[in-house]
Amino acid sequence: MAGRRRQAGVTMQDVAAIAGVSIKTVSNVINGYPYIRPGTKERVEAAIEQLGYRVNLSARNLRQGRTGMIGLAVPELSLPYFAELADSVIRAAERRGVIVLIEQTNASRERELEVLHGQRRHVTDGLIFSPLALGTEDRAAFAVDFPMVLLGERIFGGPADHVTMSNVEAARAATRHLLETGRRRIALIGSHEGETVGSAALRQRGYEQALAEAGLPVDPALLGEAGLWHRSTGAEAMARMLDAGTEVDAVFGLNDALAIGALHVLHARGVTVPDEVAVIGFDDIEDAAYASPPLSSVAPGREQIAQTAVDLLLARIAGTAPDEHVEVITDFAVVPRESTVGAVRPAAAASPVVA
Amino acid sequence: MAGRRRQAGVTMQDVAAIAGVSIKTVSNVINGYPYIRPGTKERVEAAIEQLGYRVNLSARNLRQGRTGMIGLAVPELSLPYFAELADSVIRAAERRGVIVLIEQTNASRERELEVLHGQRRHVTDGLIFSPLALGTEDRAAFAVDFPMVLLGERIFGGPADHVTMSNVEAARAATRHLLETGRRRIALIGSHEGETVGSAALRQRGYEQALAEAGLPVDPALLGEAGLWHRSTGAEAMARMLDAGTEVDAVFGLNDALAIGALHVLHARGVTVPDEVAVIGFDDIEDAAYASPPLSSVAPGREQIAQTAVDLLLARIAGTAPDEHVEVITDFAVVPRESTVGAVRPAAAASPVVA
DNA sequence: TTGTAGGCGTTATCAG
DNA sequence: CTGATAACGCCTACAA
Repeated sequence: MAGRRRQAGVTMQDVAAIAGVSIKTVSNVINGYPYIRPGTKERVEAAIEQLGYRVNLSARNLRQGRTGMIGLAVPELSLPYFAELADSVIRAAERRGVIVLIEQTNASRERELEVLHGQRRHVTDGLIFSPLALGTEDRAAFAVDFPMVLLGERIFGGPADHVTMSNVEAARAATRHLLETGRRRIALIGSHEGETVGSAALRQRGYEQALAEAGLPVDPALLGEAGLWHRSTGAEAMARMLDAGTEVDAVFGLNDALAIGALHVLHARGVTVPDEVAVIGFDDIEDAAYASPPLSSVAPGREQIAQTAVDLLLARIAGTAPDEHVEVITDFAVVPRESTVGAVRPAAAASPVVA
Repeated sequence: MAGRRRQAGVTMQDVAAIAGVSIKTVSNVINGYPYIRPGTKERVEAAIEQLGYRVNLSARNLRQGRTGMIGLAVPELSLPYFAELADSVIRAAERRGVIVLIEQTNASRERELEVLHGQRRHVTDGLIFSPLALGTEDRAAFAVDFPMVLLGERIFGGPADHVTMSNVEAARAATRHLLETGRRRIALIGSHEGETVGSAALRQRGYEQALAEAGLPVDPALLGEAGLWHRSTGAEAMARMLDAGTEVDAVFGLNDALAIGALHVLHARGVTVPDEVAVIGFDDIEDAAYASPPLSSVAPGREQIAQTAVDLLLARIAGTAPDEHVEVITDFAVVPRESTVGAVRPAAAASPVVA
């Protein structure tokens, strides 16, 4: 415990002096340079321990031109999906010895552009970016000169690396699941009219494909607009649809928050789920399993997305990634719960998905 | 758009050369030094714009001995309360021009100690720490020689700055709320047997005080243990209590996740809420308003906690905080919703709490 | 196997 | 008001 209090201000010089070696040798020890005489190494390590020395990362970064940190830009952490994603990314980065710095864009165009070109960019070696407000019309803005990996298909075929699951196929699978339980009037909550490349558009495309396969038309009355995918907007869209007297026997929420909002309204109006209306969401956030009734959903393989994105970004930073831009498609799975298939068991715990 | 591509590598030297001034003048402009001739300032700003220059933070930090970043250590972002807290802290820090670096401790003792003494500590100027696993027995570990603000009362009267709401009073208010609706058999979900200073102990104390005021005894059968405050553990505790045949007419979940887990079990067993059993949680996370039925809760003033903690930490870093350790108690409010007071209105949106 | 010199981009000091 | 110059702490040559 002796001299270990004040590590602030302890420099390699001090360590070198105590150990009776040069500063370079200390540096070598710290960086794991192999050719050091064991005795020397020991003395250096003892000195480091004694002084409580830590490398000054600012200095190292300045010298090396790297920071050892990567950025993660998401709309907001209050949205459970992004909180869980951030959790996974932080863990994945940690496994690679890298620190994550989170930025919230609030899904605002301005903030998202700032993330790409602003000041903060310089604190990190690269960026994992889940854009929401920016679209194909902003393609040019994504042509950045630093390592970046995009999450989601918002900028389809854009000028950057991509990690995403297949929104179209996953949405088709979810819709099929509803069709298989005999539903025919399936509402879509969260559509973005006029959009062509965002998650909303892609998921809606999957929905339409599944309907087409079943020989069903797409009824515009069943498309519930919701700009932001929050619980509140899901509730509002659902309410509007019911108020309009639209006949509905199932709901596909384009994410779980929307679906939970819809559930909430159904519940408030005395509509039974899944007897009268079945509900499925998307993202499989933890909430889903604890909704009443437990919400069926589509699990996007969060862990896989996170680790893949981190590794791809680090490869890009290290310069070991392929020259052309990479697009990785990850797996997904439909997770049926009571909201579509009815009570399966009277268990206390909600589902096998929760750890 | 001309020369704005390659900002990497643009230095003050370059800006100074273009603007025809010395490097120091550029520095002055950037740092808002007041005594600069307007013409000079303009030329410098034009050069900065033209080259797309950004200060190199590593260099600045090295020079200034600061990093411009603060750490935020929480158990995990998957827990909605901490995700929302992180959201608020990031925003609060942003308002002060500071970057936040999040660390997840997984509520493990080892990880929490690492946060206090590990390598990463040196990337930040200070730490906002919400400990869970460490208790009074670890008091010594909290005697750190860097700026730190603790959230929550876990280390009561410990050797560090504190920001917290009054757990005891808030819990008492929540319990009173249940008593006022005529409940008498109030289950407590999330208790930690033997604990004396943690959130569990404090909130339980408030519960006991409220019961005492109402002339009611504390029935051990109504105390539901739950180590981790997750939805799943809340569900399990509730299920155990019901399985044991304990008579219950209300539930106080020590946080919302526990309460939501309990709701889930009640729902699965056909117990009506709030008719047969009223339920209230704690934290007022966004989920609460969208539970079925909407969950009453205690709002801890998250924004206030976040901003206060950030400001206190920055004051500590700047050396402007008082010598002795500060303890700030923030406000709280009971938010009644359907889970305790029954259906109030058939609205689509769930509550005024959601933005 | 270890030491020496130099510079990464900023800001602070001190002249001018 | 502005300019030269010296650190900040580290790492990469290059020498020894």
